[in-house]
Amino acid sequence: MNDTVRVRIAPAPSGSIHVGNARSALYNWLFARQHGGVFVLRVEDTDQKRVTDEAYAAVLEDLRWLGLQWDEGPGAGGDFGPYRQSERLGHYESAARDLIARGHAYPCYCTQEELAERRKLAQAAKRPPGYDGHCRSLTDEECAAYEAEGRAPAIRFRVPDDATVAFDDVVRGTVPTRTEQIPDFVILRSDGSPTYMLAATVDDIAMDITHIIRGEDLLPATPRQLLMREAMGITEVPVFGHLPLLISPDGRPLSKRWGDVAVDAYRRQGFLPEAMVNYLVLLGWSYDDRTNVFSVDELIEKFSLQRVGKNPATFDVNKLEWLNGHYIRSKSAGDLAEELVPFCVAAGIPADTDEGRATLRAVAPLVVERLKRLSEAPPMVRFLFEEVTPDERAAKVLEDQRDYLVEVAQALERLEKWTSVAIEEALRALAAGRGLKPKQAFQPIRAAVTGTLVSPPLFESLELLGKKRTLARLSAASK
RNA sequence: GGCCCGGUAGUCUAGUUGGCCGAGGACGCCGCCCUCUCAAGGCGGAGAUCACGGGUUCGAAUCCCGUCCGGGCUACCA
Repeated sequence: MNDTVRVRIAPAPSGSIHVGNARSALYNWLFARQHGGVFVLRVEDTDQKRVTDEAYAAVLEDLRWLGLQWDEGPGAGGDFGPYRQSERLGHYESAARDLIARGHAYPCYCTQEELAERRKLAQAAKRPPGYDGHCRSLTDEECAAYEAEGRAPAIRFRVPDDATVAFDDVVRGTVPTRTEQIPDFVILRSDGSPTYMLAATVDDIAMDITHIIRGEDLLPATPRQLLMREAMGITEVPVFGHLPLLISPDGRPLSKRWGDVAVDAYRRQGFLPEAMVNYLVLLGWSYDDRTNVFSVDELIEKFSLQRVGKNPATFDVNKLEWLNGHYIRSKSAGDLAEELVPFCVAAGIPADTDEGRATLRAVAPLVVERLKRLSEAPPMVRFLFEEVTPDERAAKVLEDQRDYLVEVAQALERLEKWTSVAIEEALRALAAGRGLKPKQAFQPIRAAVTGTLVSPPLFESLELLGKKRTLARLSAASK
């Protein structure tokens, strides 16, 4: 082990990543960047029957979108590859063989049915439900007999009796475990494939991982992996840090029953990666008693595992939305327009043209402070792209406004300069002449021109729409 | 059942060598200001018996014990 920090994120490629895994990835990435270390992406696809190319691509895409570029892994190269476990099967087999040879592992011929049956019995008798050591000391003859029956063995790790495994966790302190608590566990399935326990241990050693930062659900896996390292003769031990779990607003584990758990879903709803990163980092970590907004550079500088809390955090979209609004507002008109293109297209607005982009660039300053999610933009800008039909509330406001709208049209018709300033001047003068309050004067115009009662600022909107289209809509609404 | 972890306002949290905390910040919520709608912005407000019960102490969110609640693991899932 050298002194370069090497961390890894090891997702199972079962589709767009879970926000909890995204947070783990983020913490690892920040830690690596902060220490000038290496961030490794390792794909754990050993047992995934459902793994598909699309699901695999989705994982990579999510990480890229979040800006968590990996230094080693699929597509990035590295000296410790390959980085997909399905391509490393030989390593696990030989590691298992080696453990057997040295007496640290043994074949277990129990079928899953037998195991389940005995587990049920044990639980009924209030005994621990873990593996009972049935095949722990079979003779060669007994093994041969099972083989003759056609049974294929799984390989189990022989957990030492009467010992304590302890490690220092950066977030939880010292965690001791008695080996009685750890039943002999399977490291190689009967079909020859490795379990997570073996694969992760072998790869963390082979890839020279120095810090393992992962979810608290894997806390109990740590003493097992430590035991295996020891059995393999590895004396160096990585630093561990187990992060508190993320839960949903109902207090249950974060799951689809409650809402969106996949990064991809938030992306499609119009959340910016900057907001997602900022929000995720706050779920379980804080810098001080007042700072909430952090740029990525600030996070790289200020993040620390020591300040990660121990209590589970609820994923609450409110704060995510607030941060998203903040980051949207920080965008330039050009950048925001570009971000809005796909959302407009998805809403059926043909913004994916030079002209469309130009229009979006022009309205961007008008909508920028009104958005919490990019997906909220299409309804606000639609009137610039297509003819409008007043919605219910707008239609109501337009009742009995024919004469007024005709006057408005006449006033605007006379304008020589079609600027928001000139428009405002003319409309205010008209309102004053008629003794109308601003709201009374402008809402009917808004309704006629945008088809809705909520829109970007009126005068600027009219300027963008252009004189011709504005007059046409006023005329249409006064018929 | 066993082992381990957690419990500060609706939410994220500050607080960890006990006193500066009759508990600070942020989101959300309510009100006011600004105002052409909606936002943004500014100002102000409500909201926490620091899970509960004991104890130690001149003094506890912070230390000790117990209880309750929630969670993780206990798989040939990861």
